[in-house]
Amino acid sequence: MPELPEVEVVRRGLESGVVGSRITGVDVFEARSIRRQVGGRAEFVAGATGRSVTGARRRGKFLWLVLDDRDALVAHLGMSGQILIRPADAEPDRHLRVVAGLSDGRQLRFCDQRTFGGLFVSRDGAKLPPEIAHIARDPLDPELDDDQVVTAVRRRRTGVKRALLDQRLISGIGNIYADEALWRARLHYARPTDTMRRSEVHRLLEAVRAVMAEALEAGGTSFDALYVDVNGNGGYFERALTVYGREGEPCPRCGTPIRRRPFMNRSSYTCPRCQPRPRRPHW
DNA sequence: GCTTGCGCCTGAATGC
DNA sequence: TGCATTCAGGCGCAAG
Repeated sequence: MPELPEVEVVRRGLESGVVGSRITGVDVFEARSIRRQVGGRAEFVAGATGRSVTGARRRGKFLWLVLDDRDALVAHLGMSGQILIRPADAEPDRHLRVVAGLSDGRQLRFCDQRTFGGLFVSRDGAKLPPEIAHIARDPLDPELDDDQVVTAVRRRRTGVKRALLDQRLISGIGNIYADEALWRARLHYARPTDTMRRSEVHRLLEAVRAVMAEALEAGGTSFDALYVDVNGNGGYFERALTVYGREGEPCPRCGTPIRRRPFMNRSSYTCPRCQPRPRRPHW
């Protein structure tokens, strides 16, 4: 499941791999993969064909190729998306949804098993596509204002994990990294945000950054074949995950068995001792 | 305006 | 063995 570090790995691969290339043609094999395109398939094909790639940018889990310094080919990997750079005569990939031919004979291939991800062309979206302007800056963005995030989080009337997952407050944090960061900061996921001290929220942001920096160093998290870089190689961070997916295993800090609890139709993993439940939890 | 819950989707794992 | 069910979760949108 690609989260922010994985998306950044893909962005870097695109930056070194396709900036300077021209898109010579586009084939869409699955309409759902371009469902966010205003104007549909015709607009998508017309918007991407013949354009030169002049940059590769990212905000949170959205990434985009800059087209002729003006427009943007925006991608979201969703749950299972991959962007691969392949020779045109390479074996067909599974779940291939969209192909862009490049001027040097290679192809950009968008593969996506569950089709939660997708592509669209954004007019005048080079700097920040207007369709994703509501997505907040992410923890790896040097322009993220921590003080502002801390204020916004504490103003919320919700639980701290819900706040972490809200892409309008801070982006790029998914279920896995939320659990890892909360464990590091010794915070329970149901801690009401309006009872948190500023220092606690700052500590949490630092924990988020630390987890993501380590993941990035390892090349992104991979639990199965669903996440790969642009060359199709998986990451190796899964060995470093401390609590996520480790129900019943001892907490590395205190030895107490890690607990799994249902949360927002998914799961939260916590150490019941290091992350005690607040007196008045906000689920 | 803010917060919450649902539906989208496939395939691996699990249950009977 | 084979079929049915469960689970994974980011995002946009509707409802409260």
